[in-house]
Amino acid sequence: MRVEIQDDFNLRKIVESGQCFRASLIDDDIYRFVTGNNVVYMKETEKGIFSVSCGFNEWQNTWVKYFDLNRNYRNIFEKEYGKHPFVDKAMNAGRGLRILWQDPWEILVSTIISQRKSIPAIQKAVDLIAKKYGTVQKTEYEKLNLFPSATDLINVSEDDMRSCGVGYRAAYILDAISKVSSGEVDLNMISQLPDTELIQYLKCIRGVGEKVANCVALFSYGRSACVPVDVWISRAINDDCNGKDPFDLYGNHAGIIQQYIFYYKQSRQ
DNA sequence: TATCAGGGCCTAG
DNA sequence: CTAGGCCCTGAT
Repeated sequence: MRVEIQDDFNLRKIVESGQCFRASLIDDDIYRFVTGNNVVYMKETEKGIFSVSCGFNEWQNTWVKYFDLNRNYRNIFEKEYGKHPFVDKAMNAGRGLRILWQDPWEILVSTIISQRKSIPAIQKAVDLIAKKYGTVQKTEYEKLNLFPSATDLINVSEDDMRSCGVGYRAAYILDAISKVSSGEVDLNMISQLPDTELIQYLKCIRGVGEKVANCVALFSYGRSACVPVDVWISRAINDDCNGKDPFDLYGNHAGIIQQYIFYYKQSRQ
């Protein structure tokens, strides 16, 4: 199917933005995204025109929300540009990336894994979990594994989890599996909570602190005011903003600005 | 081969 | 509030 997107939207930057660990460049400018039971392949055939592998209904029901297409990033860019010289540079560099609405369970596990790990190492661990415990899905391009649900993982031992390369985080993941599969933690219900309560709630899971909780809020619940502060962002604050946190300037768009800065700092490595 | 840092968090003091 | 430890991987 052919889709027109009249907004800032750059497939490569989205995949490289570090918020999704299982999206990737497949071949010849074709990018793959996975969420829940859905897989899509996209290619920009001309400016703003995309060929997508799914039909109209799946696009409307799944991917429009996933890519945050109900939010106009061009307007956000114009509103927020010009407030801070360094942030302006980051915005220009990152223009086209989007904050994705990813599966909360997958993002919860992925961000627990992410602590003290490099992005390639995170991708590898997440892939291993999917390969070992996720159901296989055949597509026109490849065979890939969906990410297993908490219930799928209920009998996994700590050693088995460690063998996926997650190290000491295995115990944290087992705690998340237990709390989510039992219903003690309800990832659907919390979409109703305000930002601060949502973050507080998630922190009852072992291995979930301020940064991980903010990642989940931003990357799977669309909480664009939430700012995960990692080593890259604190470096940006210290090295590029004279030690002064710039995020107060951006209110409900602070999380989007954070992502522009993260992308900018990473791309200059 | 050895060293270091990586999208932090937990625990002790 | 701060310091140390943590399990493993990818990069040099």
